[in-house]
Amino acid sequence: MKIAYFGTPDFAVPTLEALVESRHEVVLVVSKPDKPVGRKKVMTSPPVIETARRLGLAVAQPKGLKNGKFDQPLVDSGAEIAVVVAYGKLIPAEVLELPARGFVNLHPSMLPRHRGPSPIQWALVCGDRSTGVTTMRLDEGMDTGPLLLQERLPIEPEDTAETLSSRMAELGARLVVRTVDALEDGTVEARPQPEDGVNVTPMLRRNFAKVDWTMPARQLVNRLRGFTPWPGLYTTFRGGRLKIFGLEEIKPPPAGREEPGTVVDAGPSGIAIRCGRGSAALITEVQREGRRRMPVDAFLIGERVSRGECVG
RNA sequence: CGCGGGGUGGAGCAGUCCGGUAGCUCGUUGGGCUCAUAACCCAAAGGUCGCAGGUUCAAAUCCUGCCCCCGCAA
Repeated sequence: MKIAYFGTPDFAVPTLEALVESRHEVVLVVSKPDKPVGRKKVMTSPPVIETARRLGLAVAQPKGLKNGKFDQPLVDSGAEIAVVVAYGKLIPAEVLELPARGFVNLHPSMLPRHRGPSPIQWALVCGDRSTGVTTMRLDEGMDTGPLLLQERLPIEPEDTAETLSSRMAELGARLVVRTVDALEDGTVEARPQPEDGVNVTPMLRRNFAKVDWTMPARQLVNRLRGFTPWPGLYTTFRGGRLKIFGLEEIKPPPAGREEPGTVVDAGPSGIAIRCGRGSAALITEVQREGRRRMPVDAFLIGERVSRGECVG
């Protein structure tokens, strides 16, 4: 089939590549406009556009799809079906009607769990043991369309949003190809999403990165995993910001009833901080403002941290 | 020109405002000591103080330009 592909970040690259190698034909790649990025504000194209150019595909980067602005290019492309993977913009209901075989979306969770914009991160934050990828038809709602195919994926203890995301992108790419194949062959039927187990993840915000030491250590560790590489985790230390790159739950926690945020021990293995509900966490890798990221034993050589001091 | 911090022996930092033979902690090497601890004691090695100019009797320190790293903001 002739496919119009909508996608933007790295996550959407493997699916594009897989579709190009499939029996189908990608006739148009649609992505968000270039934007200035980094400290120097260099205008940068989305990864999907870079990939599409490398593969010699036709590309488009409309500012928006509303009010029929993009209808003509989409129709002219001759696409029979559209595939959307992390496009990053809402697709208006009228546009969904344009391709003969509609819009298919890849969502990186086991819908209806973790609808919304950050399902990979939230699976980790929630401490889920497994997650998965889902293909579905798009409707006007937020990730509410009928399901096509799903595949489950275990979450490893060391997984962060970064590692999990790259695995899901690969798994999802294969699922999308299978889905499009099955749609063409008429071997898959869309079924409505179950009403049970629905939840919607909030968009990640910068301020989520600030550690609340009254949370249990386990939860803080999960947040670090889910918030890596962005927005990360930080606490305040001696008036400055201290990013936390390594954090482990201490099991069993040391005895004591210090206020959450109190340093209960500081040594070569890390800085132990009292957390919520009697738990404790060990900070093992840090970075403070203007300085490089470093293991905490190196940090402690220059900064004398002692028991009883408070962070956060 | 978005705002800001930093580049000093292998590591992390101080010293820079108020120029004058380079310092702390850790590590490394050698020796000693203890039943034992991230042990302790003694000794040693190891630095073009990011780069290039300038000012000065004298520059890590003051002035100018450049390179690199990083935090914030987007």
